[in-house]
Amino acid sequence: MEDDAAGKEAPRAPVGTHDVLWPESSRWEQLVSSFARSAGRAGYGLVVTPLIEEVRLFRRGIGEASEVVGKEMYELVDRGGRQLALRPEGTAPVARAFVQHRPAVPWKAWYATPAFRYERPQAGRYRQHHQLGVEALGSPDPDLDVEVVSLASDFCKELGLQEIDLRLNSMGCLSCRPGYVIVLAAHLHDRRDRLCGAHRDRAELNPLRVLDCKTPECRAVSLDAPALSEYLCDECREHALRVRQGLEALGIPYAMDRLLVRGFDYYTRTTFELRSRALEAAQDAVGGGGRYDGLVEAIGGPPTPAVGFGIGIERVLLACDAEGCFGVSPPVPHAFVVDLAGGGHARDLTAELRRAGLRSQRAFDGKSMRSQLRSADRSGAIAAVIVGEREAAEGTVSIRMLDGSGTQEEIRRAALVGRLRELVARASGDGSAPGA
RNA sequence: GCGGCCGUAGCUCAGGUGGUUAGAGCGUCUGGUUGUGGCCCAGAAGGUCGGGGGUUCAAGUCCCCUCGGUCGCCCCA
Repeated sequence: MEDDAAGKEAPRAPVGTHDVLWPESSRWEQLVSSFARSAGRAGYGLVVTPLIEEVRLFRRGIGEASEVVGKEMYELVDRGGRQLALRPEGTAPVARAFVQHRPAVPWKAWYATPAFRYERPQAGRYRQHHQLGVEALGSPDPDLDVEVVSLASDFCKELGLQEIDLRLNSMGCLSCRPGYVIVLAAHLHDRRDRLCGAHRDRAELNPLRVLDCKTPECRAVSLDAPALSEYLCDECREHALRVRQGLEALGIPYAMDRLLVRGFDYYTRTTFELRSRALEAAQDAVGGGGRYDGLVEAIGGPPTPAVGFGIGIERVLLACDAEGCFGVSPPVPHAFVVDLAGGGHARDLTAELRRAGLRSQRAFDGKSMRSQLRSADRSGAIAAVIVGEREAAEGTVSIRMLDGSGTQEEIRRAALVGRLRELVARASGDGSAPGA
């Protein structure tokens, strides 16, 4: 559509993107701060990396053959001719930052960031979605895998999610996986006529992907395929065992899933996924991650073992909705100032209350008292602070409780902050005075 | 990239087989109370029925195209 035709239409958020307005946004706020606390307790520090990266970072890191890199990246050329991409995921940029700055290992970082993929949106899948994640670089210790998995699992539990399945698998390493892939490819080749249409021709290209296919045809073939676990080298076998022992020691329930093959090339050894049984939608994975011992080297850094995970904010909130947990009631104002004497009092009093640490609001545009009180009521404020002509003349304010009791008192204006703190503490029932 | 379903007020939706000024609930605003919210009552504002074309005396309603939304496939958080 041309600009002048489209110009009559109001602009809207691009396909697959969404605005998050209050009060839904306050859930986001709390989700992120809750995640920050969890990660912070475990010694992970916030890392903020650019939304744009050189395209080759993702090509080399995630893998040229992956869907995400091949078809779904938002790529752009800037005015200087640089080939850039909006990040399709969170791990590669963190690995890039590690290579660039070489912090002391183990380097443990968490992030909250949007990620972009050009795909058709559907329930739980967007072109811009948001992830919370952690990455721990510099140690091959299986206990680090356990730490990362438990962080993800405990976080879901903290939100109140009950219906989460933790699925676990090992992808082997660069020394043992290729051998398995050959065996798998042979298995699939012999049964290629039984695969689903999409994979019949592509099985040779990336045999592991077939294991992930959910069609009944592919599943049948996959289920009697040789298991990767049977082909692991001694080191990978030992690593997987120690991870399982660690999870059991921490009482974290999990299920081995030998068909769990994640979509990025960089995964080695541990891979895991958190799925919600409560989600009806096709997109039931709320988070996933694993070990990626080869990634840092692949993007030009020193050989560096690492492990991490990402959780999709939108999906985890969908899961919370489905389970009816993690409801958040946004903070209500402590006081709503009603000004019948010109508006200057509302201006001054809201500022004074806010400086004292109290949440205060007011109406604008010189509305009637009825209208201002209605707004006060709808704001959920604990009390209305009323300044009419009389209060203005006498240097007082009237405080009307909005709890339905109709109680109202008139006090000296200088006593307002102190009195409001008392009333708010009483109304909150916890004896704590805000802003004190 | 492909397929199903759906676009009527700010929101959620009614509007048999085409028929005069397109409706409701909620929300918003005003009033019933010369300075008192919620409940109630009265009233108002708000729509080129997504857009374009076609059929017809007549289209929100039927047909085509297009845009958008949504769900699914692929893939992923």
